Amino acid sequence: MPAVGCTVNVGRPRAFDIDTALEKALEVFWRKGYDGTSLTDLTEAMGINKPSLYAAFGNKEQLFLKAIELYESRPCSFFLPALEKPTAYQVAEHMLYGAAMNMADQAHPQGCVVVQGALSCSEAAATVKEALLNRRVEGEQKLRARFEQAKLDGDLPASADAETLARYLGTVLQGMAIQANNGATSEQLRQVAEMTLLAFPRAG
Amino acid sequence: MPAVGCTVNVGRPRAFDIDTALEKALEVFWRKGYDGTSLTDLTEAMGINKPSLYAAFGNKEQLFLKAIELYESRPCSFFLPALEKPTAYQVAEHMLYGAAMNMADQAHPQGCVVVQGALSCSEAAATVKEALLNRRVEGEQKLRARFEQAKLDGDLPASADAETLARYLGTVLQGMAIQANNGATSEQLRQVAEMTLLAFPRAG
DNA sequence: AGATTTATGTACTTGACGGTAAATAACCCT
DNA sequence: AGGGTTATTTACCGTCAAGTACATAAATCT
Repeated sequence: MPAVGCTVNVGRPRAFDIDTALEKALEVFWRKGYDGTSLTDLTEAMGINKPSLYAAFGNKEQLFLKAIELYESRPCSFFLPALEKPTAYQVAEHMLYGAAMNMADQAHPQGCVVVQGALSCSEAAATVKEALLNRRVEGEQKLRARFEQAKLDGDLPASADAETLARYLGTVLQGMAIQANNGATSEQLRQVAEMTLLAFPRAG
Repeated sequence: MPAVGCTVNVGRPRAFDIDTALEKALEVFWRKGYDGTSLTDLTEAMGINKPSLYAAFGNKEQLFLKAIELYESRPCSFFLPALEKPTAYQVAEHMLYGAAMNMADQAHPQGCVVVQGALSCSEAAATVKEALLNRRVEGEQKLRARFEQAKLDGDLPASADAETLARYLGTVLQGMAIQANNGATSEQLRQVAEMTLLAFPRAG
């Protein structure tokens, strides 16, 4: 008898790589949105049949949520690393330039799945819509908290409004997702990032 | 025999107001997106049956395109009026404050249907997706042309990059649409507008 | 009044949707 | 070798999607 909670290698082994399949699912959701993606789209992209999908991921909704988790934990994700930069200005800088680079990257669908995965959608997508909305709002709250800290650190003037700064940055980042969908290049987004930083207060 | 091209009042009169019905359809598409909207959603909101919808508007796709036309020609639309302001700065100002007011207005769905109507979507929505994309890009081109004119008028410095200014403004406006979906208030968006204008060059 | 025209309501078609039952295949353990 | 367990395949379910046929109702034209 194996130890409790220990995963044993019993039964027929899975014939596909679960992370690769999730990556494929993410790409489809990213490109087509939750409502626009059918299970056939998914199974074709993932190279598996429906029962395998349901056994491995639950259902369409849970698969989407897992794909979003993967999205946010990917190595090319720029949000959390940027938050750790030493000053508020550098945080903004790295986040904007990271977004400019990432969102127009031709190696994957353009934009940001957290923005465009379920923006306007059917009632069937209400859960995932709210999950994405929460992630966007939480991202901005993290930015705000970082800027509050920057005020304590003295690298933002005491008069700065951390909440508005965070919302301004969030607005530009989310706008960049639309721009990338419009066909804007990384270079063009970099220029937008530069302009955005003009409004950003430096150490005071 | 009536004159060619003359619309005669023959046959059973339409029992619903076609403009009111289109307004209702717009609201549904705005809230749910093209993929997320079913014909049942539409007919219920419009208060008509499917054959009436098809007779009056063609099909779902054509109805959507007509709804978008209505959206852009509405009295509360802020884009074109802002373009006519006397200086580049005032153009930007009116557009940003107009967007802040309009996009979070609780009298209709939040955001902008041109941004969120068919951002990531199925292949069935490819036509409307492209129509919206074209409108977004054309809007930015109009802004750019306006800023080129402003350089000639001397109310933008000759060194200003009209294209980047237009893209920056477009990015913030589109980001505001997401923000409004996130639950941001008009007042919060107004603060974002204010910050955005800090990066905007004035007469030089 | 009767013919013509257009709109309406009901009922329908075809196909795709998300999701699943059941038989089979491939592995581990004893 | 054989039992236990899990994955895969095929075929299917009920529901709802977009779109339409058809009979009927309400107006105008002659």
